[in-house]
Amino acid sequence: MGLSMTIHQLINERVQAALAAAGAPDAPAVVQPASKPEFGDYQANGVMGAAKALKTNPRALAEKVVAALDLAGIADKVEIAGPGFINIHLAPEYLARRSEAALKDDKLGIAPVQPLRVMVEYSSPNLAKEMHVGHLRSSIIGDALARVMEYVGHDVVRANHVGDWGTQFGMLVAYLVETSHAGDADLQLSDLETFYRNAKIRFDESEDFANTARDYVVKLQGGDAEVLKLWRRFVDVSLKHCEEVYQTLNVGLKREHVRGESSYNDDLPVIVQELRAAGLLTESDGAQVVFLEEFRTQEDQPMGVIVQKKDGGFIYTTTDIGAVRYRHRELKLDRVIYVVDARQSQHFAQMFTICRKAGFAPEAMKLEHVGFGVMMGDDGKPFKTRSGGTVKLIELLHEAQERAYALVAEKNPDLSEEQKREIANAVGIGAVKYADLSKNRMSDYIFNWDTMLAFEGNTAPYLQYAYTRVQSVFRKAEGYDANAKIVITEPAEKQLAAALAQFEDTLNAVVEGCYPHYLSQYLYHIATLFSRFYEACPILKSEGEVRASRLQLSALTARTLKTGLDLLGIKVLESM
RNA sequence: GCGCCCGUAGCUCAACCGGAUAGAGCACCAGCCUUCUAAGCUGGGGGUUACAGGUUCGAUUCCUGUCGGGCGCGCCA
Repeated sequence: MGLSMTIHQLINERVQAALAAAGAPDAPAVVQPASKPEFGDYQANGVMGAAKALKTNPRALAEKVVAALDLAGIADKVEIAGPGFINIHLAPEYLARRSEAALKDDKLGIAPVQPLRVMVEYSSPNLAKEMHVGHLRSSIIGDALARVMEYVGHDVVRANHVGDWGTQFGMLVAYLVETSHAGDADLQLSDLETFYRNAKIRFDESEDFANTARDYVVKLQGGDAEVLKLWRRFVDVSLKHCEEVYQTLNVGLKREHVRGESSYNDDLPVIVQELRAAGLLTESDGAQVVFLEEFRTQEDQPMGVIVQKKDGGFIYTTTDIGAVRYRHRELKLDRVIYVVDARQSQHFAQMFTICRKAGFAPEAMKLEHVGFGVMMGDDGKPFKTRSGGTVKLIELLHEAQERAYALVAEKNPDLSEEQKREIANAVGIGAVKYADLSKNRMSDYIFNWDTMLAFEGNTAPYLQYAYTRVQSVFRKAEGYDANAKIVITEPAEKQLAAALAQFEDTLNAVVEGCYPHYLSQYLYHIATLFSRFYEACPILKSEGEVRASRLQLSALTARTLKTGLDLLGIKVLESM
């Protein structure tokens, strides 16, 4: 009865067939979830467009489509409304069978996909300094996308394209040498931000130091073993710091996902040679430049993109091109997703264009810049400390945990210290992540502690609470029949079951558009429907097959919430 | 100057190749706890979707222009 496809795919296919039978084989069915409960569960809007194309009456065409529409066992009512909408009411029995099938499946009934090799490049901090709030969105959004793609069955490669190269590392290594002589290198390295600041001060105040720093840059690029060793020490310390942040943030980036800019060093001269061989290169003011017709300057001339400076040095565009080339040749990827600040859209558009033209990326390999807006403070300006400084990411996360702790302690003072800490950490970090993941990534968003940590509304605490309510039911149930039949009679039961059946469609939408907020909105919807069900339909107080059925619906709700939140990188709790 | 993104309720945000009376939460008002966790639920008020045109049976969505905000435009990343 069609349990292998998603509901959306299934209905779309059936309506498509009916349209063909009614004489409109090329018209799209345009099936979507009904905009209002009174319109049923799904609506097909394709008839109006089809009638237009056929120059026929839409209501009459709708009649023919409905007559040909085979939804036996799936829908129990199909109506025509308005100018030619087809409203589809799903049969409770069908939703019940679907829910049962989802419960029996390890992956909640989602069908296996044709696996693609997908890379998600995200976080990518500059290792010269500590991670700050500017790295938050990429880390959170990228991790959620990687998790969802992995869950639906793609072969996911995570990439942390860290900034571990460039002139500033000469300065940092020089300072590392200086502090080592002074004997306090370890102490200084414990605070990277201060380390960088002090190195910069030395660089600015001492000509000798600055010269040493420049000398180290040359030695680094030349592969000097001693300088490289120092550089590695610094990079290692910085990466350890990043890993602490990732662990606190529950982001799944590990050392093995790191492939820094430095790893493409040897390829850079080759890239330039190959660009030249492809006839794409021009010398301009001493620099090696690729001129692109697709981008225009102020004077309406082709825009130039520098790939090699006049001093012979390379820049980030060249490194990014090298990465694309490597990802095609060595990794054979089908899709590469760059989760990077939207401000870099032009850079990516140009870089992708060059890669296509040079043959580094075949058309079959999709390259996508998944951009996002700026995180702002309550004042609507970019998020900063009160004094206007950069907010360290680890400090922001600790503040989230502390604020959540205060709320938990106030709400539930009797919990043990350990419990309070565990709840506070999950709630605090979850709140920060969910606040981000619940909004369209393209827009700038306002970071507000009170809103994200609120107990009410579309927040992580609300979702986590909804989960604990379900779990609490099971603790009191003292066992239940995991094979019990599901019987749907009440409206609240049907709405919940219908929404639970849309999990796969939701994940597919996230994968296709790289929009995690689709999943957030969905989970909030599920939590809301469960709360209504919980109010309207007594679970433990009912008896027999009704009780067993409601426990089954609760079980599916719990698993869907837990799985969904896990895909967003948010932890659930058994009680709170 | 050219290009990209954005403008939806007092506030924070949705609206899935263009679909029905633009939806949620917060805040505000009125209800619901001797009953499965009230961090919950129910009901109510609140909109010229920045503005002006255009395409369409139908526009928050597509096109043009204006206004307002953010960002990017050769040797940083």
